[in-house]
Amino acid sequence: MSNPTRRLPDSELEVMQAIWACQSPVVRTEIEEILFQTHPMAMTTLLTFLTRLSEKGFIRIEKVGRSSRYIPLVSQEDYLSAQSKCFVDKLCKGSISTFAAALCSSGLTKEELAELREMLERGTL
Amino acid sequence: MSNPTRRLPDSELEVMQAIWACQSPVVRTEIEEILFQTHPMAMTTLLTFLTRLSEKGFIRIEKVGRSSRYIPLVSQEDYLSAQSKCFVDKLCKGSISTFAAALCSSGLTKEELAELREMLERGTL
DNA sequence: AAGTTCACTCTATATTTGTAGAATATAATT
DNA sequence: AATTATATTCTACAAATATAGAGTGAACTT
Repeated sequence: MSNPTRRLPDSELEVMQAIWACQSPVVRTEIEEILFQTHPMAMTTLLTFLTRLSEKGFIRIEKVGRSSRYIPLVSQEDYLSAQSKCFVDKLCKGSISTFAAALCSSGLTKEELAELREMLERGTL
Repeated sequence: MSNPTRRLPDSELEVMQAIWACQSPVVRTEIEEILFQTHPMAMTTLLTFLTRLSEKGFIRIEKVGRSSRYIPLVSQEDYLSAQSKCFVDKLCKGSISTFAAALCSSGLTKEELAELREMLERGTL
C-alpha cells in the first residue's frame, strides 16, 4: 500500500514538490514561502495537505515541541520514475511509438526534444 | 473550456480509450466488450461515464431511435500530446533533464529507451 | 393492445480532493 | 499567573469521481 506509483492529487503534489525543493527536514514556514509564489493557500489548508501526505506514506511528521518537521519518505526521483512508467503503461498502453509520437507533437521545442534524445543516450549507456 | 489539456479521471479515460480503439461512431455494446477485458462495470456506470465525457466535450452523443452513437471530439493524439506536455511542465517543472532522468530509471527496458530515442530522432527531422 | 425487453436518463451514495474556520495545546510575554 | 501568540489538529463543506439502482420511454413479441 502507498507505493510511490500512487498518483498524488494536484495540490498535494505541489506541496510535495515544495518539500522536495528544500533540505530535509523542512518546517512549515519554508514550504509556505515556496508555495506562496505559485499557489497561495490558507495555513490550515497546507497543514491538511501535510497530514494527508503523511497518511499516504509520502512524508513523515516529526514533532519538536509545538512545531513539526516534515521529512519526505518518497524521493522526487522515485516518484517521477514511477509516474513516467505509469504514463507509458496507462496512457500509451505500453506503446513506445505512441509515447514518442505524443512527445513529438507535444509542443516541446526541437531543441528540447534534441536535448531529451541526448540525455536518453547518455542515461542508457 | 474543456480543451484537450484537461486530464480525465482514470475511469473516464479508460472509456475514452475504448472509444479511440474503435471505428467512429461507436455503439455502447462495442465499448462494453472492450472494457469487459480490463475493467468490467455495470452498464449504467458506463453510460454515466459517457454522459460525463460528452459534458466535458470529449465526445458527441448522436441518438438514433432508442440507441446512441458515440463520436470522439478529442483525438487520442491530441490528448496524449497535451498530457505529455503537461507531464514535463507540471511534474518535471519544465526540466527536460529531470524528465530524461525519470525515464531512464522508470523501469523501461534498454531496448524500449533505445526505441524511444530513435523515434524521437525520426519524429523531429 | 398488453407484456417484455432494451437503451438510456435520473437519482443516489461513498470516497476523494480542495479549501479553510473552530478548537486545542503549547510557548512566550507581561 | 493571566494573556497573547503560534502551531497543529478537528471539523466542515462543496465539488469531483466511481459506482450503480430506479425510472422512463420506445421497440419488439405474442
